[in-house]
Amino acid sequence: MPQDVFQAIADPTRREIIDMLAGQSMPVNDVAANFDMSRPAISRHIKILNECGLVVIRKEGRKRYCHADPQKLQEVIEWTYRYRKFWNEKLDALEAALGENDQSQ
Amino acid sequence: MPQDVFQAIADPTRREIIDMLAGQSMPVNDVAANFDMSRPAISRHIKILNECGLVVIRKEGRKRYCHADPQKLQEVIEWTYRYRKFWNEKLDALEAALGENDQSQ
DNA sequence: TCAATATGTAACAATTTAGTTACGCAAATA
DNA sequence: TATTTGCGTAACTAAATTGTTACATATTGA
Repeated sequence: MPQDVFQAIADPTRREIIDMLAGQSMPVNDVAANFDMSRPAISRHIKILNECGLVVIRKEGRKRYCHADPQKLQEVIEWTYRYRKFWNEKLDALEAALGENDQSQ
Repeated sequence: MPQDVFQAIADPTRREIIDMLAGQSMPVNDVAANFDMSRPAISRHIKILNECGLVVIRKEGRKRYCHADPQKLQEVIEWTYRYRKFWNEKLDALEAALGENDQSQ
């Protein structure tokens, strides 16, 4: 069952886990230690994130180092990207800049 | 209960509704006609989208015209934006362009 | 080898989700 | 006015979600 990415990020705890694992690898227990929730609950959240590719796991001895792989957020980004004209000014500026500077395409 | 946006877009039917209402206003019944699902089910999806601000409703006689307000996708966009370095090349180009052209800040 | 550690998973319960049909009501229309 | 239309909502059900505790297992270390 390849989990749906939109479904995976619907849970706030899972978003926190992604944030936590974006810049660093951590064993499952260390992740769980950061939450006011049982370890098995976190273990299952990580499993869901892993099943949809948002978290990859490297096994090392008895530890399983997890880290986020935001590549799979692409689907979400692409969907929201259709509504980019509603983004904030910074992103509008980005687009304007590209328009004036588009020599790479 | 102000619905959570991430939760709201987790459902594929609701994402379809947003897509459908992004460029046009439609009465609830017309939206429902596009789905293989009962009208009350669609009505509730629209209610959820309305409660989190993703769909606004203009009442006109006995019809309720719905249209998408992607402004509220901002929260999703902002969260995924942290992982922009994993975006596709087009967006990478956007950033590069801003970097070379940043006189407005 | 034996105990501690790291982790997954089963079993269970509570809650939420998502759909259905039935019904109610206001607005439009014949 | 009587009927049709557009739509919300209640009542119900089935399934999924999310948490818990208890237990199993593999790895590490004393």
